[in-house]
Amino acid sequence: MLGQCMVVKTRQAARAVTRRYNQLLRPLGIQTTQASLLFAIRSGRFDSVSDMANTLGIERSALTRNLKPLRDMGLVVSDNEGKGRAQRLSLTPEGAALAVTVLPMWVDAQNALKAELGERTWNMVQHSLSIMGEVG
Amino acid sequence: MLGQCMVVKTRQAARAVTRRYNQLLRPLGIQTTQASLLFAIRSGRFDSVSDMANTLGIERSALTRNLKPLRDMGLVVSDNEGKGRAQRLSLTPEGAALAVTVLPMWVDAQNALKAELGERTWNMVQHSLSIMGEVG
DNA sequence: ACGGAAGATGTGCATATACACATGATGCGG
DNA sequence: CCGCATCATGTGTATATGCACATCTTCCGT
Repeated sequence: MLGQCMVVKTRQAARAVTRRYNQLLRPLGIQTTQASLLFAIRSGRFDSVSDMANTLGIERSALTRNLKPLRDMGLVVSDNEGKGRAQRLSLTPEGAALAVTVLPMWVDAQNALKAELGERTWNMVQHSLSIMGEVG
Repeated sequence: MLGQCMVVKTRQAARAVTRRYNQLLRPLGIQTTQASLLFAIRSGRFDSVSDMANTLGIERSALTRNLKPLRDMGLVVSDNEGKGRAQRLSLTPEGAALAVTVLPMWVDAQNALKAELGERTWNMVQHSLSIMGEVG
């Protein structure tokens, strides 16, 4: 019965995949979740943390706290130039440099997994995850 | 690029599904993750926390800590009757009763989601998640 | 100009997850 | 009997997540 529970299965999958990727990125001293935030900021240039949170499907206050380690490491900064209390997020030169360093390893990880699963399965899984990311 | 990252997507899916189910279970004062542990203990009668952790794909020490709230609530107990330091886990009468109460709501949640997705999609997603749960 | 709605944050509290390191219990080979 | 490998746990530290509540900024309607 548990074997069919979507919560159990999605969380189990998230743990497994996260562990796998984190192991690969370990030499770089950064976690996958953190790396994904770097890339998100690099690509998106969000106008506010809330904006970024909505886009990524992360609870706002969780994202605020997730950004703290990156700020402490000097990889991410924000300014209050926008409206109200909005924070415009951007990478520091160090953050941008780290993103560039991480990128190839990340691509390798993705390719390794894709090769392991096969193109068809990969696409099916991607599609499935897209659907489940929207059920909220 | 982030839109294809398996880590980002699996975590996003896990967050979305967890939020959805937690909302439904909220009136019962228990979280989905906790409920799943109750059911696991009820079904499995594991010989040790490690055994249970391996079965569920949860890191052992994480599971130890996840069990603490359940112990504090008086839903789960363990004895040291087994070998070594092994803990045999079991539900208290209160834990068993809560499991029985939660069960129909959980079934409803699953059915609602299945109806929303459709049988074909549901099966595809289940299959995909099974695959991703094994990539560790 | 005032007051309240809207949007953006921060923070307290609780759970969930993982890795590294230390400790306790068992049993076997010498 | 001793030492060591093995298995099961506990704990320290850090991140990740979510909800509820409080605060700050802007702007709009009267």
